[in-house]
Amino acid sequence: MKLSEAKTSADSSAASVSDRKAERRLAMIATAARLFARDGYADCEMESVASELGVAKGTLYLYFRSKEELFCACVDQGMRELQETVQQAAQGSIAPFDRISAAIRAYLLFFEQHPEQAELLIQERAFFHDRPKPTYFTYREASRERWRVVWAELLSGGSIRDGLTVDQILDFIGNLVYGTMFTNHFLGRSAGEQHALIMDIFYRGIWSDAQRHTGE
Amino acid sequence: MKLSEAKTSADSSAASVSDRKAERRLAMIATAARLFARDGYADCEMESVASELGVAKGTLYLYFRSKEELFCACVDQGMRELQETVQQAAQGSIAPFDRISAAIRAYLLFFEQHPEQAELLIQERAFFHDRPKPTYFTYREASRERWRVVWAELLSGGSIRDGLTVDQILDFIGNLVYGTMFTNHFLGRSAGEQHALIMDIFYRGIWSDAQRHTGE
DNA sequence: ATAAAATGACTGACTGGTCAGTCAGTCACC
DNA sequence: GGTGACTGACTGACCAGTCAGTCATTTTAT
Repeated sequence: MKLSEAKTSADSSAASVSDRKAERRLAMIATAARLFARDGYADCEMESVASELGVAKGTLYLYFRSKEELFCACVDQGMRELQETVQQAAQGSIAPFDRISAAIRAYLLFFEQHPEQAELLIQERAFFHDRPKPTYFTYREASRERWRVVWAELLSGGSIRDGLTVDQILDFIGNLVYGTMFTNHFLGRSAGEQHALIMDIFYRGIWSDAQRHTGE
Repeated sequence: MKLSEAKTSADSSAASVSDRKAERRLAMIATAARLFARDGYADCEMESVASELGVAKGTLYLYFRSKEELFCACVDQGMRELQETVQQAAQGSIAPFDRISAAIRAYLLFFEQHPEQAELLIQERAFFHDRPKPTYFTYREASRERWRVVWAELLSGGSIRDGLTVDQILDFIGNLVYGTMFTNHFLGRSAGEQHALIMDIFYRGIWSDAQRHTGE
């Protein structure tokens, strides 16, 4: 849908001016995210984004100060959607292990359905690597607090073996899904079957019972 | 060391012309890798690389066709060194589990000691993402064959529990160390203590014995 | 009801700075 | 005086960001 049409249709509704602006902003972000991911930050011209939207380049600068700001808005929007998706998936279950499993599944599926978001995370680091911390990790740490209580419950309930701390577990699973997500993205793999395997090894390890007794 | 000095010292030895060329090529790659990682591919000017080496820009073009080729040489050289480092670490042990543990430790330490290599992997994807597959994954798949036999041995020896295939295990551990490496890199974490934890959860899982019996 | 004026969203040709890559020229050494 | 490694000023392409101008819509005046 062209922005110009969006404007016309919005006119007929009772949407306020600021609503319409926010709506257009989102449309710009969605298109820009796709093109940034497809062409890369450097090769994606503002002119292209504008023409894809059916507006002139100057219009983009009425909504975003600079190319960089537009890009950051794309990353931020993507991470917010990821967070929401994962949180909603987790809320579908009560049992802690089910919540965890659902969240990880939702995480992997999100990037499978929005591969451009994986690409944007790479682009961000590549072009703005003077920043203290990638946006992804800011969001990861924010959600950490929420998950800490879930794991603490499992730990105190005796479901987790001795010698492991909540932070160690959070680091492990965080790194695992992060690596899995990127590998899936680069090699075009699907997250579906993988998910069960990941949880299986994460919960039970790879050792046989015989090896467990020799190993410790 | 300036290239010009390298040349003089090489002259006094019995090094052939092609040896000297290869040596200078490596010096260029080392410097370029550092600057590409520090400034990013786009912001790293050929002029800077040249002046850091104490040569003129034109000289770089006597050794590399283009900026892109120089960059690729950096990535390739880095991956070759990674492979060699990991392989050598693995050769220090005989027992399969020890070899695996040593290899993973060496892998994480390599990127800790050569953070520019992690950065180059990101830059590669960001700037040349039309390529079919990142160099990293080409090397990862090449080394996969070597590790497959190690795991097959463990599997047939009864050390691994039923229901897991070699490929599943290779994927899991590959994704885990990949994610851990990048997280360490971005958050400035050290691989030392982590290594033991990773292997522990990978081998034994997080479940307590009580949970293992309920869960299956 | 009609015209005139004000508004502000949108446009797109243009500018200024950037930098990869070139090549005619230099120079050290044989 | 021949060779070839090295130089660095120069060029041409590129593109983010600008801003004077256009036009549709709303407001005010008559």
